[in-house]
Amino acid sequence: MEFVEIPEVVILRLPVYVRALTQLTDECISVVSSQQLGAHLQISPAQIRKDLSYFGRFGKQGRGYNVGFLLRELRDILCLDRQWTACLIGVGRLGRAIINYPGFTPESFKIVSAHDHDTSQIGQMIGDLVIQPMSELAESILSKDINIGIVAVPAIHAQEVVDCLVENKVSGILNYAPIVPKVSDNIVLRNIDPVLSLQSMTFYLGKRDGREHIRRA
Amino acid sequence: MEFVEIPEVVILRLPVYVRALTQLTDECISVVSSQQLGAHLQISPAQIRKDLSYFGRFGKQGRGYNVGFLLRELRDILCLDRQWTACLIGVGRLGRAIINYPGFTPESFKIVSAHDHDTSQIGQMIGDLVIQPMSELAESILSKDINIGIVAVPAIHAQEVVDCLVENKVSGILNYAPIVPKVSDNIVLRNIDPVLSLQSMTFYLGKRDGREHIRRA
DNA sequence: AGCTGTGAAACAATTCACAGCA
DNA sequence: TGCTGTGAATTGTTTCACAGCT
Repeated sequence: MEFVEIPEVVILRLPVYVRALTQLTDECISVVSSQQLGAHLQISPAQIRKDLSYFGRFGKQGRGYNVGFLLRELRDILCLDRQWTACLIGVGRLGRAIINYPGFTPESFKIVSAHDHDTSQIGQMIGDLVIQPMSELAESILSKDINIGIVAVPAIHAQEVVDCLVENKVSGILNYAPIVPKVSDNIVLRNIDPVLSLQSMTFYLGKRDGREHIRRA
Repeated sequence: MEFVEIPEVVILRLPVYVRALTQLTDECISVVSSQQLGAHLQISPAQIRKDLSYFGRFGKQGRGYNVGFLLRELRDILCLDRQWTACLIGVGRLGRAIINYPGFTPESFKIVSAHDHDTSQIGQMIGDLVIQPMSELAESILSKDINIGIVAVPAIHAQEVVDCLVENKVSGILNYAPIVPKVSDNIVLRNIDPVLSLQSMTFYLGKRDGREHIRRA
């Protein structure tokens, strides 16, 4: 009897399961096997069963998993049953797209405060938020009990904004700036970087004959 | 003497190295050790050396790596010295933000065609592109020699758009829709999904006392 | 019969540690 | 001395295969 850390790769897959199960719920499918779920997500059934087994025994032998029950359990594990609050830093084009993105709110995340360094934008509305100066960030985080900072400023300012968020005690940061910011290890950091995705893609696109992906050892 | 496939994780790290080396170039630093580079990126020096060793011997013992040389080599490996062309499908708020994002063009990617299903938008300009109907997608891909499709349509339409791109022979797809699309395995797919990032983040945020991350085995 | 849950086996990635070169 | 490049060791992840439940 010993303690086992849950691998981060497993945690990264749970939201994918949540999404698939939500879709199955919408389709009024109430039971699913690891086989079926795996076929849907292109993940092996064994991996799904192993992933879930880190958290408990959610299935029934011979039947599979009850979709609604498993969905509730996973949402609970991921703490998706509460509303998480976020502040957005940077209201340029990217920031405006983020704030208007309709996908966050139904998924437990709400942007409740928007800030920018640029004083000429202060006071403007975007969506139902007033753009506030950086000097009010600390106050916003405190008074609105903000958990997550979303960084949408140019690369040059990203590290200082991240530092500022950390000082003001957000717990997680979603960073859209094209840098890998340094954060203390009690902060959960996620980076969104389409350019990195494209630049790794082209390795495979450029070498279509299938021989350059191997090397002589 | 045998052949070794290069692991995908290695390929995913190369663009990160490219970015760091580009920054060092801007700072007029001409030599860097795996130690220094690793400290900058929070990656172990051994991993950097191992990654690079899949492709050749770029360093000098006792000195380190020549920044300019290594950068050129990596850009060459990733095929970043050509201009890649992309078409954008979906010109809603997200699509507009993507098309106006200034980070793609300097990094070898150019959006040269924008399409939407919504006929009321056809003919409008965004940036320097005219919004075209889906019916002209095939023609655009062919005439503009488009390599990459960028999907920014609602989840419900994403799979059909992806299928359409695949039929018209793009080689890579950058998908912003919140689904895991099915593609044939000769297509390189990258997904951008901030909601999944946030939903895995909250696992760690919700369980701050540090004991729930372990289970009894 | 059909499917889960899970140790054990297989495979993959990372780190170690050191020979060898500048 | 300082650093690379790389086999070997270690650590992490996925798959296998089957006991056991429904």
